[in-house]
Amino acid sequence: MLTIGKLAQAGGVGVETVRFYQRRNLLGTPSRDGGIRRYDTEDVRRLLFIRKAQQAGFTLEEIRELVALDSGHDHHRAREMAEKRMAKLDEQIAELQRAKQSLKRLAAQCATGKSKSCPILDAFEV
Amino acid sequence: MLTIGKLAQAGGVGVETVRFYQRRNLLGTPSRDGGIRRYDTEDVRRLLFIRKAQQAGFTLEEIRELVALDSGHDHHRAREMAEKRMAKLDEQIAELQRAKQSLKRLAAQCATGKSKSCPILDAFEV
DNA sequence: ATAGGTTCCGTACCATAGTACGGAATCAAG
DNA sequence: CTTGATTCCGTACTATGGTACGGAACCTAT
Repeated sequence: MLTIGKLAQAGGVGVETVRFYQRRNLLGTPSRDGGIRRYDTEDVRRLLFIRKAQQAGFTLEEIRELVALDSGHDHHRAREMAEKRMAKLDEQIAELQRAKQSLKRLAAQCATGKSKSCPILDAFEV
Repeated sequence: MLTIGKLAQAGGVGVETVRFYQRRNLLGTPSRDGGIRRYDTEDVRRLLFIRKAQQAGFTLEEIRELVALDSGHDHHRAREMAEKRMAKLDEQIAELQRAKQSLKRLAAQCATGKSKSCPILDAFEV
């Protein structure tokens, strides 16, 4: 059984962040053992899930829904959300790759340090 | 010569966004022609640059610096910024691709709609 | 010349995802 | 048993990137 400080540490976040997630109903607030609330490995699992889901681009609100779905029946909905997000990720990846090509041009244009003109504003033009 | 409304339209943003960029010194505020400020194609070019640079992941503050560098001598700095951003983009792309793999697992786990257990929280585990 | 649409400007507000603060209670170590 | 760290809780503040509001001035078409 962990204190909030240990839980936060296990999840790689700050204590305030854990509290914040509790307020957003991403994590529950266990009942108190005397004065201090105690957390278990399930809470750590959730916290790690939140971090990973964020990396996948879900908002905290979406993550709240996913967490709720985990203990419910509507896994169809979870699958739907995953597929939507995957499509979005594909878009984002493609966009970042396009952005990178443009930056290559920007870097190339500015490569010769002493060239008088180096139209940075043109770097993103087609 | 364009009014702010036409400029915004040309840049695919709202009028308020143009004003916001002016406040952040991403765009200048031209002197008034009577009561109304007039913009030119250079302003459109800048506005489009801002949008593209955002897609490349630059913050507005970084974009402000890039815009300033465009008319200055320090193109070395612009190149540096571009290279930093490219490296960051590579990281982000890799991360999104990892996220996608995890989502694939999530979707697969939830594929059979009526399975009783479908541990969404496990989807991101190694 | 008057109605309706724009522009101007300051200020206020929004969402997202936290981060900080302050005082009281509680816990752990010497 | 006192000192120092941690927890608890509410509230406030931060950064980023906008979006909205309200009244006055201005511009355009009928």
